[in-house]
Amino acid sequence: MNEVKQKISACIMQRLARYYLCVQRLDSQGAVWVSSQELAAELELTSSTVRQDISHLDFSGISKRGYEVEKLKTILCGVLGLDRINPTVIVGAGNFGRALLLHRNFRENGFEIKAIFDKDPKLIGKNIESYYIQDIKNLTEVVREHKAKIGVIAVPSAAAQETADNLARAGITGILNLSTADIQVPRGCMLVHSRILLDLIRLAFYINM
Amino acid sequence: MNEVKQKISACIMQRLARYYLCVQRLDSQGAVWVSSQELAAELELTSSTVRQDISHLDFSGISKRGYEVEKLKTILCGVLGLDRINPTVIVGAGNFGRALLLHRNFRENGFEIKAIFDKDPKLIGKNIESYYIQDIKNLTEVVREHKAKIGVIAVPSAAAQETADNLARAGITGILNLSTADIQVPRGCMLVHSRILLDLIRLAFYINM
DNA sequence: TAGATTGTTAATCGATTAACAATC
DNA sequence: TAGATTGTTAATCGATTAACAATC
Repeated sequence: MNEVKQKISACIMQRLARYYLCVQRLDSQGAVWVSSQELAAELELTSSTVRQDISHLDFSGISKRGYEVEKLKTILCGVLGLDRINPTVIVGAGNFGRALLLHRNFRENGFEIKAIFDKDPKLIGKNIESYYIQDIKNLTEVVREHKAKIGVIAVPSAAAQETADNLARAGITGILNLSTADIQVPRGCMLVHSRILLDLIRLAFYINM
Repeated sequence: MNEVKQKISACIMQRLARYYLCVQRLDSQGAVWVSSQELAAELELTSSTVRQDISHLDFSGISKRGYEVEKLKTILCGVLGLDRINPTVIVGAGNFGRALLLHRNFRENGFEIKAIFDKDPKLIGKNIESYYIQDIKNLTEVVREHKAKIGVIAVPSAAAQETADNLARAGITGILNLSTADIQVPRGCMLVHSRILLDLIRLAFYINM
């Protein structure tokens, strides 16, 4: 267990992820230095919060200049677990499954999709760009072969729990659930729910004020 | 401006949305009463938090029995702005756009999708179930006709800002951005970013501990 | 009635912000 | 040097929890 990471609360971690995406963009735009004030403005925070958050990292800025963009990117990458390939599989080759599979952004951040599965015989074997849809029966085998750690549930709600069970049994340790079902996972497996509906509800709350 | 709603912090509101999805399920399962303890267990909170949150609503429970599921559902529905149709349009008929269009869950919660747009001549006019893909040029007209309030950006990042501008100009007041671009919207327009990549990063952080 | 559960107050906890010496 | 920005401490703020009288 990483000592630095243990001191990072869920709430700080989420901001670190956002700093990461921000410095990634700044870096690609050629920025060399970024101050706590600039980061704060980008993410609608105070510069105090930014400095506090960054102080948790094994990294220092420089007075008068701020933080070195490239170094900060590298440090955040490491802390967030993005300094490696995180082999991922997708279960369900419907629209959501395909969307994730083809979205470059995930791959670019190390979420390398190793396979996509479905149980529909009409879909199995079909190609999606360089992938072909595999039979869900091969899940365990493929997950082990590729040492996949992350699994995305993109099946209809009714099949979500069964899919989660299969993923956990195959050795997946992190599940992203894009279905609307509430599912249970065994200890040692981390579950994150997609929040698209919650996001829409957030919009509904504020626009109907 | 609704007085009850103004006292509700963003953090409480997000939990109210989760209570809503939970009591919606309980109701469909035939549950009549639910206690703060039960809700707390479902959402991994304390019963104190649940009672505090619900005390912000114009609604009371009953000692020894808890909260009436159906009434709580109705109240939450009203507070969250889900007691009406929230007419929605989708821009971009790629996989994400289609996935949202066909996902029953959104429609069931009042996010009635009025139209889906694209700028690709090869897609315009094509059918997706009972919809046909419309020319983005008709956006303003269609948004006004249906009094659409919510717009979903499901176009490639490069076109996201332009799409946001068009949506805002057409009178959309809430935007859900599924692209990875950082976009700006005028005052009076609420912007919510999809967090799928952030969710994946959250998984990466914890599974690589 | 006895017991369970609410609503609410007060205490605690943690997150955010302000402030400022250190430093480049 | 003068001025800007960090890192860090202490203060503030808000969210969560504990506790308990009221009540069904």
